[in-house]
Amino acid sequence: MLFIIVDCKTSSARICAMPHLKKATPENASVNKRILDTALDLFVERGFHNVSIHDIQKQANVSIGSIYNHFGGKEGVAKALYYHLIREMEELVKDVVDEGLGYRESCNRIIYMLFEYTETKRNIIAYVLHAKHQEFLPDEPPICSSTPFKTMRNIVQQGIESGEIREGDPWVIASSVFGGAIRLIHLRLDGVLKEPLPKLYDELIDCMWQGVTPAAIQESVA
Amino acid sequence: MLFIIVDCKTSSARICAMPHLKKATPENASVNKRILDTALDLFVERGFHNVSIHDIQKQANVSIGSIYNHFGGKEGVAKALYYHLIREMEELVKDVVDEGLGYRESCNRIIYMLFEYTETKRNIIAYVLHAKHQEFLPDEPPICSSTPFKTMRNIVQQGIESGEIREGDPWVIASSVFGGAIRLIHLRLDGVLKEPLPKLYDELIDCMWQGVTPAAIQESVA
DNA sequence: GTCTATATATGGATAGAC
DNA sequence: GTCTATCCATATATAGAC
Repeated sequence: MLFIIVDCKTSSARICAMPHLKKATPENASVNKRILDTALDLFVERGFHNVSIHDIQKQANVSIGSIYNHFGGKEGVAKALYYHLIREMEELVKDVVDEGLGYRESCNRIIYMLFEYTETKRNIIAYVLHAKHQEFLPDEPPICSSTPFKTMRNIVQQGIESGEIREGDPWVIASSVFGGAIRLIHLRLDGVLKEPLPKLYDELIDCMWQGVTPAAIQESVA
Repeated sequence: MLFIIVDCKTSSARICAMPHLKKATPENASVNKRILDTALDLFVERGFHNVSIHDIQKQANVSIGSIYNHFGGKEGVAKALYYHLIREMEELVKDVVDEGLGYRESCNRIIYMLFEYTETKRNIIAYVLHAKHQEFLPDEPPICSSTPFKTMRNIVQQGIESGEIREGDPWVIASSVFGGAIRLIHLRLDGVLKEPLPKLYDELIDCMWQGVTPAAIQESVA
């Protein structure tokens, strides 16, 4: 379920901040939210092209007319979702950055947050990281060129410049930092990996930093 | 273009073994091959659901009837492609294993091969690693549970047992080994990363092994 | 085995009442 | 702004000639 849609600010970046008591009641939620909510569920479950306007209409308990009024069609719904969720992620990443923890720790927090989300808000992560948007939103830029991902690469870049992270090609280093985590998320979303991701966090982080820590720091620790 | 379809054995695992002179001539190729060939191109370019039987029919210069005769429909084409390409990858991985290079070097070779393929046989990699098969082949197992991927994880597992690779949760280690490479492939396929992957190989491999080399070996090298 | 013509279903989109 | 009924394009699948 989405709490974020109406106002991104309300969903702070607190890790684990799941308002369990808020009992999502799709019936009395705003039409707008109900549409986006069920669209997310359906798109993730079946894929964009296997979901019809009629399906959304039925499951969201709204009329086709409303969907067209609000979003101009199925693609419009997908696009709205796309930008809402990117913005949601952007907020989360930004909040981590604003904590001013240092670049390495920022990367850790982002990875942990992604792992948590994969377990508790699976569909959001699935839609952002797993969907092939190019196939139904051909005019939108690919997700990995969106702000949150840019910000993540930026953190790595600054980490390199500050000496916290090993030098090298920015793409290689960024992929070395986040690639393992993203791979685990994909495996988890595909149902191949049975273990909850947070359990694997410590070990992954350990491997990862051993790979991209500058030699200087590596020695000083040893 | 596909050389593999008709007989997987013919396309050996030689890296860079591109028979440039063979001049792919879709006109006189077998109907079967022509269908699969153009289907791959179209599916990768537009996505499965944005390609109609008629599109394949036109571009492959065959009739709709032929497509149904050979594959039973669009889904049949996609499924045949899926298994052909998985088998192709499996052959490549198997050939690497058969060289008996040791587990670390085997991982390197596989990554290099994937990088090469991404540049020279882009659509094959895109279809195998980038497509969301669950959305059009809901009854097939996810690609990451297919043999080539299992074999890759198996190599890592044996590497761990032999002491060549650092101990830890198999999923974490495997993701640490291949995650960065797969991430780079995705970035490249999305067009975000402009550099050819083989150029980044050395650096990636370096980062990667620094992360997952056992402490014992690490010290002995230093 | 290959082709064309056609049937049938589905789903996106609109019109117009409330 | 919300709804229902309807239109129309598209795409899968089949039938039947060659």
